[in-house]
Amino acid sequence: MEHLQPVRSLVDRVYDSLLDAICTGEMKPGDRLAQDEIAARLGVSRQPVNSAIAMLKAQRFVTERPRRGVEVAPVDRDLFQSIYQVRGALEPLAVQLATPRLTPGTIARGRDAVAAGMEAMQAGDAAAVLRADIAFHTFLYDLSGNRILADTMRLNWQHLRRSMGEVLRFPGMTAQVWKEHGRIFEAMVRGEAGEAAQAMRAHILDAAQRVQLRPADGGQADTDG
Amino acid sequence: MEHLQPVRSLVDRVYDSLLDAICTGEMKPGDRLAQDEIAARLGVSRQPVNSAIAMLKAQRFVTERPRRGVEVAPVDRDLFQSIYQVRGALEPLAVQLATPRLTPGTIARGRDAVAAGMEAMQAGDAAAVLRADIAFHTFLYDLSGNRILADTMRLNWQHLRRSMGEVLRFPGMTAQVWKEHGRIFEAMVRGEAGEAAQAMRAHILDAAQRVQLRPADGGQADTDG
DNA sequence: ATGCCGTATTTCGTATACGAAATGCGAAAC
DNA sequence: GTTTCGCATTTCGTATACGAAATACGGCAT
Repeated sequence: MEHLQPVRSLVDRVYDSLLDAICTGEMKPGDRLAQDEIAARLGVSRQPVNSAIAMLKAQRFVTERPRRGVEVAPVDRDLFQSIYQVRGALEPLAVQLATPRLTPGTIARGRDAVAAGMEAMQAGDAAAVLRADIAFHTFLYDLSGNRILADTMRLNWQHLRRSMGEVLRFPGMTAQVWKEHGRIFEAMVRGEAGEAAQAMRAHILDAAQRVQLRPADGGQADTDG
Repeated sequence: MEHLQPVRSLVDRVYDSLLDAICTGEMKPGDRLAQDEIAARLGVSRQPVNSAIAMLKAQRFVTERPRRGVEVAPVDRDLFQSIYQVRGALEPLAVQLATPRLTPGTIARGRDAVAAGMEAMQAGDAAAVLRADIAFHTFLYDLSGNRILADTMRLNWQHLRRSMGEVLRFPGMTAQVWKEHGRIFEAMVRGEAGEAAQAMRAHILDAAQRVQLRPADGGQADTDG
C-alpha cells in the first residue's frame, strides 16, 4: 500500500493551467488576465486565481500594466538572447558536474533520451521534439546534482517554450541537433567532462546563432537543442 | 508634479517582510510559518499571508513538511555549494557582458560601489559589508543588460543572505576581497572583458574554497565577495 | 499503565462579501 | 460636434466565513 498522494492545491493547479496556456501560445503576449473570466472558465473562485497570478507575476510570465491590469508578458529578442547567454554559461556547467555522476542506469536513460528526440524529429512531431529537448536537458540538470542550476533552467525553459510558441515554428528540425546531443552525451560517458562541456557550449552558441526570430509575416527557422 | 507611486499590495509587503525575516535569520530553518500568527503580527488578514507563503514556497525559501505544515527551508552545504557553482558560471558572464556597456556614469558608480565596500569593511560593519557586496554584484548584473541573469542572481543572493545568516558570521572581513573587486572592475574599465571575467571567475572559485560552514559550536571564517 | 475513541480545537484552502479604484456610458453644457 | 460630469458597472485587493483535515486532550476500557 502506497502513501496517499496529497491533493494539489487549486492555486498550484490554476498556476499550471495558466502557465501552460501562456507557454503553448493559447494566451498571447499582451492578452489580459481577467480573474473573473479565468475563475469561471476553470470553475473555481477568484482567490486561487489571484494567488496563481501573483506567482506568475513574480516569475515574469505576466506583467502589470498601469491602467490595464495584468497581461501576458511580451516575448522579444532580448528575452531570447538573455536566456541563451545564460544557457551558454549554465549548460556546460551542468555537463561538467553531471559527468562524474553517471551510473550505468543514468547512462541508459541518457541514451534513451537522445534516441527519443531523434525519433520525434524523424516523425516530424514538433511538440514531441520540444518535449524531448526539454527532457534531455532536464535530465542533465538533475544529474548535475546542483538544484539551483536545475531550478533556474527549469524556469528558463518555460520562458523558452513560450518564446518558441510565439516566435518560432518547428518546420525544420534537424538530425544534426540530436547527433550533437548524442556526441556530447557519449563524451560524458567516456568521462571527458571538459570536452563534453566545451561541446555543449559550442552547441548552445551555435543554436543561438541559428535561431531566427519569426518576422511579422511568419518566417521559418531551424530550432535548437 | 510627479507620478503618484502605486501602493504596493499587502501580498508583496508580507512577502518582503517574511523574506527579510528569513534572510536575516530572525526566522530560522525549521521554524513553522503559522498563518494566523503572522497575520496577527503584521496586522493583516490571512489571505495575503497565504499568498505570500505560496510565493516563498515556489522560490524554495520555505518548504512544506507532511503533518507539520510550512517551515523555513533548511540551509545546508549543498545549497551553498550549488549557489557558488552557479555564481562561478554566471558572474564571469555578467562581467563579460557588462564591460562593453560601461559609460562614464557607470564607471563612477562602480568605483563608488567598491569604495563603499572597502569603507564598510574597514568600519567592521558586517551587515553593511554584505549590503555593499550585494550592491556591487547587482550593479554588474544590471549593467550586463541580461535580465534573466540579473533576476537569477538576485534570487540567489537572497538564498546566500540566509545561508550567511545561519551558517556564517562576519568576523574576518578582508581587504583582499575588495581589492579584488577593484581590480576586476578596473580591468573592465580598461576594456579587458576576458581578463576581467577570468579574474571574477577565479575570485568566486577562491571565495567558495575559503568559505567555511559554521560548525555546530560556532566556528569563524572569512567571507567572500 | 496503556491504548483507543470521541470530542474539541486549531489550521488552512478556498468561497464569498465588501469596498476602493478604474472604466464605460449617457446626458447636459458649450 | 465636442467636452465634461455624474452615475453605473466592472475589476480586483483583501477581509471574513465556511468547511475539511489535522491535532490535541480527556475519559473510558482493558
